[in-house]
Amino acid sequence: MSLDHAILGFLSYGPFSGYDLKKVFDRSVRHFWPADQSQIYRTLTRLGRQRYVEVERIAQEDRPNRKVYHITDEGREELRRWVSETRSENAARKPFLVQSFFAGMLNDEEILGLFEARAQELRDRLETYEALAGDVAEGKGQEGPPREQFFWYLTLDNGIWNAQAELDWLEDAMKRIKRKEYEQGGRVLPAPRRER
Amino acid sequence: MSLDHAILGFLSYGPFSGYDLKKVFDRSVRHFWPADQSQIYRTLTRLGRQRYVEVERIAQEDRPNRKVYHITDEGREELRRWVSETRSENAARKPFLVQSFFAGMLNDEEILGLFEARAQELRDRLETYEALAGDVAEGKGQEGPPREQFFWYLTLDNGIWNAQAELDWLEDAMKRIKRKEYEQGGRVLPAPRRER
DNA sequence: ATCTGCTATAAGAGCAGTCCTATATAAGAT
DNA sequence: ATCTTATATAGGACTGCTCTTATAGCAGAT
Repeated sequence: MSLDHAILGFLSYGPFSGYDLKKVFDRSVRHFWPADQSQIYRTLTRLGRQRYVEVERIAQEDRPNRKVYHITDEGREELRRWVSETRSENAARKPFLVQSFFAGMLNDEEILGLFEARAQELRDRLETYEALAGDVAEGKGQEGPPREQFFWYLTLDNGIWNAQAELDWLEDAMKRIKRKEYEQGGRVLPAPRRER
Repeated sequence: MSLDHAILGFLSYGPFSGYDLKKVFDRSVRHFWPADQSQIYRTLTRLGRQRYVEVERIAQEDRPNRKVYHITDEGREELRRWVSETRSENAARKPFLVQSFFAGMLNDEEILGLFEARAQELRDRLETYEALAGDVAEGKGQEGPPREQFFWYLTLDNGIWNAQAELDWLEDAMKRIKRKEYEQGGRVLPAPRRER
């Protein structure tokens, strides 16, 4: 389970409370692993039962008391095992493609509306990602050892490449619909490769 | 729910049994919506309760009896409503990116091993997709009206573009790891656009 | 003769994730 | 004064999906 190991991963950097973890998730891995608050707490409890984490109770006077979680040696072992293990991914579910698959029943304007809305979402997402990337280039938000940082930003990079590919596909599709290529039926061409 | 509407989508082409639907799913939308056999049967039962489908019982002598499902007018309406509706997608969960995010704890050979294994999976997938695309180019597997076909193959096209982007990212990442760029920390560059 | 594979349906158990709600305190805004 | 936001934890109900198992008959292979 990725959530368990993502939590262990963050705890390997230092102790966190459930509340802290939620914030850390939202600032770092949200675009490929969103985490529900109540699920984080439940998972922490389970990780405790599995002896992968230990709880430190911290009394506070001005705010509610905190439960700060520390990773154990077993936790570190389990994390390393999981991270180093090759696993094949099962197909990601994409409702938009289900919609596209059956889009033939709609008229061209309806389809172009759907596609354009999705393209706009992707352009916005790309802008957000590239703003984050810009911060990196300017040396902002630089905490942690360079090696760790490199891999953190590699995942951001992945988000950018994927969003760009999806956007390119959408724009290509819209162009083909406007040309009424559907009159000739299916036609698939290999995607052009690109390198940096 | 996409499964419900994917089933309604196929039933809008003609009547199918649960068994048939499972095969149709595996041959067409599997790469963006895998469907479990028992879930298909359950969903058909629910769609029946919702009056979106009707059951026709067909007795067979050589094989077990079949229950063939037909879409109703309400079902068609609901399908059209769902397909034409804009919805924003929540982030896709990608365990491989969680792994990549915490990959800094591994050594370079381990990481390159993980990345290469994933790259090989993607190359295999691309080969499968492009074989399907080749069949289309040669006029094989051409059933259904050209407009419907166009959108079916558009989703295959999406699979190709996305797999290619993921592969390009992986190969770029492996190159950067071999150059030991992680010594300088994070660095993110915009993905090059491409058009056909 | 037995085994595997195909056709055909469906329930049971369980898990990951979502949404909603509850509890409690304090700072700051309207 | 009241509302909102932030800090902090956690249970209940539900949904979608997966995995396993059960039933049942027939075809073809070993």
